[in-house]
Amino acid sequence: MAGRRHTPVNLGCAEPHACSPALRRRALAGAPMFRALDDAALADVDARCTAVGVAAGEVVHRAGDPADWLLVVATGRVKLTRPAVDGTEVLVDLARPGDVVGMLTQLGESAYPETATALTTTCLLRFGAEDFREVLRRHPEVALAALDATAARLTEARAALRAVAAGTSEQRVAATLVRLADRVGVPRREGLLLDVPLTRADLAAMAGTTTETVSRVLSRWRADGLITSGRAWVALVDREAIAGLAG
Amino acid sequence: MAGRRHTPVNLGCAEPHACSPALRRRALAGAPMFRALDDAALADVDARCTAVGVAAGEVVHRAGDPADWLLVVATGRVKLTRPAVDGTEVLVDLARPGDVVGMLTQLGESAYPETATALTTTCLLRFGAEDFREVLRRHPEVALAALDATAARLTEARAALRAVAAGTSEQRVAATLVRLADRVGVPRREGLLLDVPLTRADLAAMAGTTTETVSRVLSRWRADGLITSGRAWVALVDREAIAGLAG
DNA sequence: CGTTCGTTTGACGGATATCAATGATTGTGG
DNA sequence: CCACAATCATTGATATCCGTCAAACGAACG
Repeated sequence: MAGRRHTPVNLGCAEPHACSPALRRRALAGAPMFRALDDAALADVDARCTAVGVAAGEVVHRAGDPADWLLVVATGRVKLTRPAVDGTEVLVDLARPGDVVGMLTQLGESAYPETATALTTTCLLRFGAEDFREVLRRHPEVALAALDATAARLTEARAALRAVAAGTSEQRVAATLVRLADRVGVPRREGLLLDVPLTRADLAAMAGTTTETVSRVLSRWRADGLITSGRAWVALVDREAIAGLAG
Repeated sequence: MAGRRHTPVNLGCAEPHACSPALRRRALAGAPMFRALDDAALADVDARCTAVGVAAGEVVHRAGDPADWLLVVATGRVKLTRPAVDGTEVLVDLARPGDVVGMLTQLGESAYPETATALTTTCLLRFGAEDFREVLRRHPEVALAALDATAARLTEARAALRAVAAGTSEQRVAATLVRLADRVGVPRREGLLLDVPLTRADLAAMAGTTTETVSRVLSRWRADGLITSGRAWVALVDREAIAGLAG
């Protein structure tokens, strides 16, 4: 339909590499959690983490693995999934730069509850369990910011819960797209682009429906001019209309 | 069926009343968030909150109300719901003693995202926005514990998300009951009792289905001896079987 | 004892999951 | 640069789960 050759979604550079020290500092300074820190404190935090580069599609850790590390996304996108009954994976959250991946609870004792997979070329800052606790202890502002961030994601998760639990499949897909747009949407020629390479199957897993149903709904909306879409990307042309369909 | 006259669920005392000072202190000391505090610190926290009694069925606050207060459940059960498209309310979480209700994020600036309703006679400890921030600042251990608690609830919310997004309605109901049992289940003669007065409509709202479907599923399981149930209560006789149905 | 609220059961139709096949896009190896 | 394979998307046909409407029943409460 759109004779576009490449996905408009930003996939990052071709090959993964460890983030440069400069990028690390920029990522730290930019993360909401560490925003309140001055240069000296940032250096202290910086010294306690290591940077890890991950290629698109690569698994960071699997549900059930011992939760040895806490990760902060520096660049890229990471999806968090949980294995469902039939072996399929349900997408329960999406992490952007600044977001925390991995456990904050009883770090080091238990297992990761979710599988984390890089959707794009991604750089992660990795903290050991005790190192991160030490950061929280030495820099109470970070603990407050982390609490705010976690509470915000809890609120988002509940919003997702509401969206998935109610209405027709069309309404659920609509709600899912709007939530994604609010989180990772960037304005582009083709509309409000969801800057994440999500397949129809991923969207279906988020909306609690099937690949085919998602495809049908998107086809209808595309025909009506509400969206544009392609292989592993969607852009909202008329966000308000979609939001209206969601409720 | 069960010739029982009263619900086995603990509904609390008949009429609401402000918690006694002794109860307040016990509630504070028992809450995971404040467990690390010594007596002096507890007294400091105690001085910053007021106790509020709420009757069963009464609304604590509605979604959209200005989020002026943060509440900690001392005794009782509170359900958090979000209004859905058609006016129905979707149950997104259940708060037990020690749990936080209300916003931790940008406290005082924005509106409550959920409606909080007491399911039983409930006592809440109410903090003003700035008072609670001050507690977090003066007692960093509380901030760490609050972070842990919030992260744990985030994990639970994601588990709920996975459960609601996948499988048949029977599987979703099964998963919902098991999650509830893990959270508020108490062993009784009639089985592992869900110690919360939830109607079929509440369960349906959690499982993403309808009252009638929940009723049908429960009837079948009751006939098979997997559960016992009555007006606004359910007990799992064979938890493992139900868990097996969920996956 | 009547009213209200919650639950149960039935019948029915439509939304949607499932099965199946084709078409489009991307990346790979010749 | 082209052809191939692999992955993803689309579309159709069909069966069925389950949401909707409707009615009756039981429990709790004043």
